[in-house]
Amino acid sequence: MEIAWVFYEIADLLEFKGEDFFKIRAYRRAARAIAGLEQPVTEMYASGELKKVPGLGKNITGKIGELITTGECKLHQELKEEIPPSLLELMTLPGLGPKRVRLLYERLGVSSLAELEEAARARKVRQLPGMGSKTEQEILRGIVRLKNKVNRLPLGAARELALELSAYLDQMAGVHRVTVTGELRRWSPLVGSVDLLVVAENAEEIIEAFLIHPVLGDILRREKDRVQVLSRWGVHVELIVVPEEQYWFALLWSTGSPAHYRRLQLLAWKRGWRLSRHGMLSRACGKPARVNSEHGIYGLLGLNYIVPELRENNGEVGAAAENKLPRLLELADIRGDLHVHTNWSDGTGSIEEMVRRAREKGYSYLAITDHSVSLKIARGLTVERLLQQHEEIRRLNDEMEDFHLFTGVEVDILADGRLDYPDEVLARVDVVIASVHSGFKQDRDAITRRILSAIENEHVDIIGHPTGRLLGHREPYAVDVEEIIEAAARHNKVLEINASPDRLDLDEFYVQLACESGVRLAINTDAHDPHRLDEMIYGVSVARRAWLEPRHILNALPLPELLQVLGK
DNA sequence: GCCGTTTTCGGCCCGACTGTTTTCAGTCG
Repeated sequence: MEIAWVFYEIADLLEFKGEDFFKIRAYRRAARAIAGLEQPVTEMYASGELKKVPGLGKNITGKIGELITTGECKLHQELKEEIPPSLLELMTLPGLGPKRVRLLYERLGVSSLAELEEAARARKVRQLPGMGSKTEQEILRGIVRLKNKVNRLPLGAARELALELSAYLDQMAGVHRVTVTGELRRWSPLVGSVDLLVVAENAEEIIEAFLIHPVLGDILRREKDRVQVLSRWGVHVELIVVPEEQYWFALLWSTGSPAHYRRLQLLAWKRGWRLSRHGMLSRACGKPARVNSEHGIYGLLGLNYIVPELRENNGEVGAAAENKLPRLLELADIRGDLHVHTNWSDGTGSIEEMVRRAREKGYSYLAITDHSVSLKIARGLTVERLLQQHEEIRRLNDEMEDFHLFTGVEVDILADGRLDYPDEVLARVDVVIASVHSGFKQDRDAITRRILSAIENEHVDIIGHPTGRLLGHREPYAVDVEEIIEAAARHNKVLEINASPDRLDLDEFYVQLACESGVRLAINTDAHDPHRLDEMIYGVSVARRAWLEPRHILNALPLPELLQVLGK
């Protein structure tokens, strides 16, 4: 992961320098290829297999070797010396790319967000060629947005941070058990605090050793058995250290949500207990309750066990008391993936590689849904290429007895609401996903009408990533989701839960609304390489947080029933 | 930078939008 990141940064730095477009793209492709590798990059380098990976040529393989053996790469070092890395942050602001950041740097000496803000407020930006008052305002708005983003990380990134920290804790002497709790255990889509619970006797020593970790910074709060720190990414990290006998109570408390926990405390009180993170004591005699699982605590409170994803005080406590919790969807219920890309368009894996991974996961079907012709940047398929791909898919399908490969397409909903292929082409495709990839700034009416017309097309099966949000990066487009849900219900269309941890789109609120309106949902990874088929778990977590059961999910259906629903 | 049954050079990457212009550069997906 770290190595891929070096190449991403090289690409950004080269872009800033105004280097050749194709060279920059080659570095980005290489970074993506490395991030998507099946095996650790060091192993593949050692075995010489790395050269076979498309996108990794002689030059970049050499640099990977350099990084593995020396931990550094000369080009990367040189670029960082030449260009202040803080400039890269400026390029994340909307409306600012390499050219303009360079201009700001050279003409105004701006190299950080604070300096840029100062220059914009002093109305110096509008004096530069090609920039006016609107650009200046846009920059200021972007800076405000960035400041307001109160340091929450998308679930996927937060999980990586938690894994790194828990591995670090795990190898410490005296640590018996490490558990990731809090928002991560509840699978919140955006995480403000990474919470870790450790069982050990020597709390203060553990905390001392923990604080040395390089991603941790300022201490926000410190107690004997507990510390809260700021991480390098601005997200909070909290560590609690407890003795073995307090573990289950600390786990319950630390997992939250705070509102759910308060409900439990109230219930405990009514039943004669006093519940805290240290334990549960009888109010009558002070005797502590003994449990050996969270189930035990819920049991003592007269409740069915409530999984972390439901602990948001949305009626789960009442349902648990009345034995009415849903039989929640589980990852194992998923039988296939209906939205993936291959190297026919902008994916990196071949159809065969995607199939192999899907079969390894125990799936019984997969739909290949590459981009349509208008999405040039993603090498969208012409009708000819699409039909060629269909032949390839049929050929592969004939070779497999216990697995079904669907033809498919992710067809663009064009700016005027038309679809990117004529109806007679769509009619020949098994799984048609319609998605918006352009005109994000259209007003609510226009963009809603566009999606509605896609829903009304008889050949469309699924609406892909219905709101277009990128967690922490891009707001949803202005679409009226309620109207989309109603239309989907009327026309018997499926809405997607895009499982990519960068998207998680639809979000859990609308998923619940869709479900209650009788709309079926499909959980798809939108994987662009075989590796990312593994991200299904994130989509499943959205469905679980929305109380969904297997029967609500299109790709939890066995193949014969799915074929029936798709009218095949 | 990478790639190759058009193979060691010359392709690979495109159109819309915006704000700034007076004919277009820069950004974005």
